[in-house]
Formats: sequence, structure tokens, C-alpha cells
Amino acid sequence: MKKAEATRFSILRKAFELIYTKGYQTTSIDDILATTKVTKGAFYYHFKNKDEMGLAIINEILKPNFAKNFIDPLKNDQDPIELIYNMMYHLLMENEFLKVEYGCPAANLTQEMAPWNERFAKALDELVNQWNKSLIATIEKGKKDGRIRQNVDAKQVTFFVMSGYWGIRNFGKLENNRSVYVSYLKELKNYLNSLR
Amino acid sequence: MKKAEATRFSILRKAFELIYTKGYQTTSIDDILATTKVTKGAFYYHFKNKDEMGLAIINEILKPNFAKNFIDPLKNDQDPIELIYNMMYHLLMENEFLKVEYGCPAANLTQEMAPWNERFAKALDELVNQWNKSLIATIEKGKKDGRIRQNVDAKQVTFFVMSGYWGIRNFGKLENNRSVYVSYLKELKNYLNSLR
DNA sequence: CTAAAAACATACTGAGTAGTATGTTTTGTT
DNA sequence: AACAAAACATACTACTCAGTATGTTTTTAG
Repeated sequence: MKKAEATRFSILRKAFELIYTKGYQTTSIDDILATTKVTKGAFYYHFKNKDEMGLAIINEILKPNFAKNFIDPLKNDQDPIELIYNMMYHLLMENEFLKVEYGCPAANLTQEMAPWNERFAKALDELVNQWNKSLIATIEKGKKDGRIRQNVDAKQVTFFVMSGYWGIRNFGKLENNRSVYVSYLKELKNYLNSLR
Repeated sequence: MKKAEATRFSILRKAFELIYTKGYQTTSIDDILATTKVTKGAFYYHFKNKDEMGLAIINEILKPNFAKNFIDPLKNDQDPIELIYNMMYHLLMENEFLKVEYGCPAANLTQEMAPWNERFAKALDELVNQWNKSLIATIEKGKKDGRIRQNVDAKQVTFFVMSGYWGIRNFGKLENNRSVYVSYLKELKNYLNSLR
């Protein structure tokens, strides 16, 4: 039962890469098979259909990656403002997994699938809610520690910060240049400092 | 030369609606023909191919709409902070053309097309640059009038604000609920006021 | 009114597409 | 080794897609 798991995972990995760069709809199963050297029989042995594979990508590829890069960095007792800024800086400037020209995988999938596939929307919403909760908790902790103003609304700030991230990712796609990230990050720092 | 223009425009209008709700790739020409009651011969008389139609949508549908809702509201001598906030409020809460479940048409197209179609990317970039310039001008004017701090970087703020808008539009898709807009707008107001 | 061009209509093509039917090979269990 | 189930392979189907070939109708200019 080990080789089969490897086959399944290799499909998910490669499919994710193709979908990240090309989009879900425009990535055909034949595309995936061609790059994985897996045959159609194997594919449909592991996945009931394309959508099941898509959901598996969210749950088995995106979710762990999200946890590592969006959640774990906040689990720390440093200054919350710095934690949030550093996470963003890392995501935008240092993470070699996320490419400027292809944006954010979760945002891409949301954009493409959420309006007409409830199951995708729900899976992605769960993903994003984890980030949401972590950010809120980080800010609330900062308020308790006296490092963030008491009249700051953690939920509002979180939506504001998350939106900015998704938006600048889309912007990067358009310009295909990290310079927009630099401007964004500078102003993000100003904004975050205004919460002190 | 009047009826033909009407046919062309009706194709663009209906195609835009379909693309806005379903996406560019997943909107087939046959879909467009079915809803417009135009035949394939007529379609290909007016447009060389699907991509030319897509570009026409950006230039002839999106651009005027963008000018009306994103540019013109800033051409005013009111307080720049209020101008920007009111524009955003109108876009998110009052504009009945833009639906929460379908996000921002320009952002959708950027997400879907920018990485692998240069002409779309360029056309969309022009569109967005106009908004960019208007926002920068608005902020610069505010600085001159003394209504915005002198050490505010207009370009940075503009990227930050635009990103937030695109991001919260994507968020709205996920939750399919304007309540995220409300949180976002409250925090946007806080942020904008911090620029005074 | 007439002829030519503009505007549209119909039927088709060839290349994908997701998914299936029906196999063969590999693996684990006894 | 033997057998069954798991894991994979191949060939196909029914359908959709963008685009074309070849018409017919409508408009416009003289």
C-alpha cells in the first residue's frame, strides 16, 4: 500500500502545479497524465472524477502548505505587528513556491471556482478561516499584552490585512513584477504601526 | 451602419455578463450565441476570434464603466479621504452592477488571463493604471491642501488601497455575503483617517 | 432600380474533453 | 505457489469547442 499512495500523491502534486499556473478549468486530465506519466486507468482508480481530485488538492496540498506558511509563523510570542509583517514579507518576497506571475493558489481557485461549485467554496473557506482565526488571535493577544491599541477591532483588521494580501497578489500578476509588493509592504508596515 | 453596430454591441454586452459570472474560458462562443440569438456567421463577421472579442469587452465595456465608477467620482474638490471612502462604499455596497458572488470583473479577468495572454494583461493594466493615477492625484492634491500628512507616500497608499479592494472582492465571493464588505469598509475608514 | 458590398445564416471540421469499458499486471494473504 | 483484490494500462465513446466554408439576405451607393 505504499507505491499506490506515491502514485496518488504524485498526481496531486503535478496537478496542483498545473492548476496553479494554468487554472483549474484549463488544466485537462490528459495534461496531468502527460506530465505525470500516469495512465488514465490509474487516475480514475485514485479519483472518482476531476472535482474529487480538485478537492483533494485543496485538502492535501494547499491545507498543509497554508498551515506552514500562513498559520505557524504566527504561533510565536514576538511582537504581533512584527509577526504579521514578517509573515507577509516572507510570503511575498521570499517564498519560492509562490510565483509573482501566478498569484496566490487559494485566491486563484476561489476566483475561478467559488461562484459555481459549493464544495470548492466550502473547502477554500475552511482554509481561509484558519488564517482568519490565527490573525484575529494574534491581534487579540497583542491587545492583551498592550502592544496593540485597545480600540482596535481584530476582526476588521484581519479582513483588511487578508484582503490586501489577496489583492496585491492579483496586482503582481498584472505587472509581473515584485516591485508592487515592495510598495505594498512599506504601506502595510505604516498601517500596522498605526495599530500600536 | 446602425443595426450592425447594435448587433456587435449586444454580443459584447451579453458576452460580458456571461464572462463576469462564469469566467472567460468557460464561456463558450456557443453560449454567447444561444443567449444573444445571434448566429455564428454574425459573430465571426464582427470579431476575428474569441480573444478579439475579449479585448473588445475590456476596451468597450469595462473601460467606460471603470471611468464612470472608479475615476469620475474622484474628480471633485471634496475632502480626498471622503472621496476615496465614498467611492469604495458605493462600489461595494450600492453598485447593483457588481455582484458580491461574482467579484470584480477586472480582477476576475486579471486572475484568469494575465499570466498567459499578454494582450489581455496589457489592456487590463491600462485600465487599472487609470485608476492608479487618479488615486495618486487625489492623494497628492490632499497633501497640497493640507488634508493629508506630508509624509504620506501617495503611490504606496494607492497600491495598498487598490489591493484591499481587489482582495475584499475575492473574499466576498467566498462568503457570498456583503458582511465582509462592512468590516472591510470600517477598517478602511480607520486607515484612511490615519493619513490625515 | 441595380449591383456590390455589408451583414448575417447554416452546416460542417478537426481537435480537444471528461469519463468508461475492458482489459492486464502487480501485490498481499494464506 | 495460488488466488483474490488492488493497482494500473489501453482503447474507446459521446460530447463540446473554436473556427471555417459556403451560402443567403439586407443595406447602401450610384
